[in-house]
Amino acid sequence: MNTKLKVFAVNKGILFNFEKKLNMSQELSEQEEIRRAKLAELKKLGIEPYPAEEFQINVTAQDIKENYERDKLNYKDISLAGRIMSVRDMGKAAFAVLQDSTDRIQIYVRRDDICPNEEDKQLYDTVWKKLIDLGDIIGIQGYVFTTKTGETSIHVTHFKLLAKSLKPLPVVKTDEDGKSFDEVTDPEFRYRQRYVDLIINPSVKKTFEQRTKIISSIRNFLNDQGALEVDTPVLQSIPGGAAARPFLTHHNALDMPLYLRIANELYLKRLIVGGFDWVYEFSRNFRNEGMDRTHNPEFTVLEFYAAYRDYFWMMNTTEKLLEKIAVDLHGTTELTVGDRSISFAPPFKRITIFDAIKEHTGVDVSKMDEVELRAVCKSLHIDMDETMGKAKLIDTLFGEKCEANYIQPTFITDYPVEMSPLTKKHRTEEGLVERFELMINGKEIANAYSELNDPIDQRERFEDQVKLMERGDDEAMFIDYDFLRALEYGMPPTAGIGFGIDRLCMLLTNQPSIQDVLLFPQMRPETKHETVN
RNA sequence: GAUUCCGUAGCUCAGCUGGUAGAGCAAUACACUUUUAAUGUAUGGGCCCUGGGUUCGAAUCCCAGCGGGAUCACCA
Repeated sequence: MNTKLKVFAVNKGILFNFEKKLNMSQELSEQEEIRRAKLAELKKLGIEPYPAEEFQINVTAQDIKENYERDKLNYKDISLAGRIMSVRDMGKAAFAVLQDSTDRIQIYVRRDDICPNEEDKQLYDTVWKKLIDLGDIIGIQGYVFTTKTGETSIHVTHFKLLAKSLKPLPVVKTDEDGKSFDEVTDPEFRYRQRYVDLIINPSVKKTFEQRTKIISSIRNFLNDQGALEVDTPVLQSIPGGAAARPFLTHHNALDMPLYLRIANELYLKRLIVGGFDWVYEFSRNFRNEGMDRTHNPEFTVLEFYAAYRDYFWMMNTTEKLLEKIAVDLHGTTELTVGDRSISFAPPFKRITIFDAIKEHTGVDVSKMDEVELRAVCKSLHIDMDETMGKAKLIDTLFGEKCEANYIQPTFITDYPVEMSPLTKKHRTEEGLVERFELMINGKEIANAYSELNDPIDQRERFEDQVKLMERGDDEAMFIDYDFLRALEYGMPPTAGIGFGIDRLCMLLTNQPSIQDVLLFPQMRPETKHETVN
């Protein structure tokens, strides 16, 4: 403990356990030491810094800001609570900014109002001026008024400490024009301490409110049309429904390996077999792969499956769903993403993957064999290796030369069969499947099929996957025999789709990184430096 | 996993070709009863990410590690 602090403590008559302090001084900053000293002082004055009893509020900051001007009589006896974000102290009166869950509002604290007794001004002079800090959570009572500079504010008549803050909050100042100063932009700080990010950066909070709004908009759409929300296993003994590296865990009582799901597709289809006509699930999926601005090890996919439908119906339904989300969220189908405008008004463009390739490379690859395809890819400077088959070459060609061009919502349809082991063969085109991907802003947002319901065909497709696995493809699918058994009982013709919810949120909230639409994105653990005593 | 940039006070950042650390905000003290990036005066606050190396001397140069960002690869 440093001498200056000791002087401060003595001067203020603040007593504390000296030895305890000494131990903690190894890790605590000066400001943290001072706040702990203030905490002790509050207790000494008989003020509980973390009271248990309820604090009743009857208004929010947003309510006051929106309605006070036209309904002044209603704001004469108000009570609200929040966090102190800034203080402008002026001797015997002070202005402060209080932030509740809805907004920020200025409060006005005058000594002679909160301390009506002429003999005792301690509540203001000591508690408010000395012991309350930025970041503290307080409850106030008072009345709303307008300052002479025209700002709607609360004239405080009573205040109560509800929670003392022991860590200094980064201070972000904002001027009249809304320009902010010393804004905390360090991504590591923001993601590791999201709670602080949410307190000091109001736009971050708004993004996550929008995320929830997107999800409830989808849920309302599906529920209104009679779809049934279901829960299926996250722990699976066979990680099916997609091609990806899974996380492996172990169940002790059963003494068996279990995987965190990479997809829920095969379970939802089992439910279609079981007689539900339309089921959906917001599925948290886990994939043990690389991380970047569009990938997090756990992510959310909305999948839904509708019986007696096909992929054309699914395209129409997808158009209606996206239109509704855009309108629910922004009140319009015309959105600005980055510096581009994107229209979510149906109908969306539909184009086959072969036509897309023709459109952007001038080459018709639809009738080509693998040798011809390789020649085309080589001439277009596409990176290849020997293991890539025809389907993989087409997929790469599309990814390299076409994908980024589809800014407006576009359905890319009719993919090669080899890359789609769960998809029904095309009704007319040999070698293709009834599948589409929805591209928006140059990125894949959804992937859908007419689902394969022929159990014999499905078994053969799985067996092809096993051959790929034996050749060393570590992303080939496992065979799920129980799923095959379910198909053998008969699954109605079904259309299914998966939406990348995180990416959809990035798009609709205009965020460049998946970490900005996940409250707690995956991070490496923090290492704490060992202190040598 | 590869390449590259970054890591200094609670926060945002300076710190040049090596000479033992600075600013603004925040904090502390005093003044101020309608301020608003409040103001004025004074004061304190640093394992300069960690560990090695070079050097008389390292925040600075070199190596390794840890953490983060960006790009690439894998993938949604």
